[in-house]
Amino acid sequence: MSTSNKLALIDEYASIARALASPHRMRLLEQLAQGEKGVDALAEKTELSFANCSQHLQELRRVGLVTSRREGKAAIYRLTDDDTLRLMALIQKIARQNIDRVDEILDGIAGGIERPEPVSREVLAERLAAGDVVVLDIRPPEEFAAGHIPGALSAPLDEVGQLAESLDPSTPIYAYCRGPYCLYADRAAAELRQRGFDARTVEGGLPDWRADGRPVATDDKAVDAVI
Amino acid sequence: MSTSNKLALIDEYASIARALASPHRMRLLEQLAQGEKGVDALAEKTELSFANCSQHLQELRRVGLVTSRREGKAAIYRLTDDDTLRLMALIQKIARQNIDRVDEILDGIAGGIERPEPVSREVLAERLAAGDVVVLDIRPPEEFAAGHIPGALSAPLDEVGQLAESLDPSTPIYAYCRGPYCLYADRAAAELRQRGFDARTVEGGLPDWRADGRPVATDDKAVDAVI
DNA sequence: ATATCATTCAAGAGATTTATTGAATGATAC
DNA sequence: GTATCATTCAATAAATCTCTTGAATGATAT
Repeated sequence: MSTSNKLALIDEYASIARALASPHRMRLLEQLAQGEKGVDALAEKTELSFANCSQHLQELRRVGLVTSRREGKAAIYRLTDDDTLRLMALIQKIARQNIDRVDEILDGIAGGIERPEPVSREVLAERLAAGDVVVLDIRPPEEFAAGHIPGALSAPLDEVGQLAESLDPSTPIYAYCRGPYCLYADRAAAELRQRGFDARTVEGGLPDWRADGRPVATDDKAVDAVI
Repeated sequence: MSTSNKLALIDEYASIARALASPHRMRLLEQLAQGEKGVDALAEKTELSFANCSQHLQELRRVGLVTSRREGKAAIYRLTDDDTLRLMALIQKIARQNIDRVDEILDGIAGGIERPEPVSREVLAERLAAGDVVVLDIRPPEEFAAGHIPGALSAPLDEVGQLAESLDPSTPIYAYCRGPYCLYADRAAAELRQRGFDARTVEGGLPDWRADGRPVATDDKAVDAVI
């Protein structure tokens, strides 16, 4: 009785892990960490067939990692709450600490140049307040427009080089993007370091910043203020 | 290049989730959360064949959730660090919040009687210091001997009824066991409530208490002091 | 009502994971 | 060295998961 209940309980716990145990579903969660999206947008971003994408989303919903609502014809999916985000971040942290291959990949992306430790969001907030640092948002412009760290400049990856020419090499640069899964900030920081800047990444991404309860700007007023 | 690296990275993250995505491996982790153990002890506890148990443990080791060392002929496995514990706790929390079936099972175990909210470990520590509460450790005596909350009484599940006769019904009782997976404390508290005691469970179990950095007694001196 | 669009459902072939078996390794004792 | 014990490795059949296909649903527009 107690034993069978216990086993049933553990089955349910394992089912949550199983939902995460597919690269496709991980990518879907990564996308949803940027904000809610419809099935068609997710299918396109992840290059999954429509039906397959829908099935993966249902699996995630079945274990409560995401929820969905109808909006006209469209089904809009979103992460259930910050716990889903915390779960992803914890898995990613364990991977960096314990799987050599993960650290190798992250080193490889840094292009052989020394990769400084990411800056904590707390330090970022302090230096932003002090105004002695430039913060770059490396995500696509649409995502920047939908929400960004107040005071950050929009710097899509393919425009970082150009933007660098207008920056002062003596001012430190902190780059962030979507979060632990997203490598935009890593690549941007590596490129900037190669050009002689003191560039670092920020721990986590905008979703983590949000999860901290920190302010988010939703248009480009803040950018004007900084420029 | 960046894309393929990103996919490789996500594959690794998913591999950690895949390692957790089996009830057998979950049970192994639950056992290891009580302390390090050899392969034979784990095989016996989980009723897995020896070779199968070894293979599951290797899978967990491959992704860094557990580590092992040799001690003579024996291979001793242990959780790599507290992050593994945090991962299990987070999954379990998400399951309770989002999967109805999980809450149903926990309610069922309570035997139809109202199930009060678990007491936080912080509150437990305060009331222990104040001395106005009885704390019961519902795990097997060997596990109690290997480490317990200072001041707790050893009360294996099948002895709780007997012990209850010597307790004062006006003093609240807090019961704990191995942690979120373990139902001993839930059952003990339910039985005590049926006998008219004000009995509650403690959030998490001994591993969580340890992870908090709180003191752990390793023999029964503390029990003598309380009795 | 019918048409259309976005999404979900259902069934089956293909790929992956799992448990079992028996052999191989590694460490200790003699 | 050989014997013994605990563990790991390797190969296979069975179970499970995954993707594709095509049909079914649900919501809106006409």
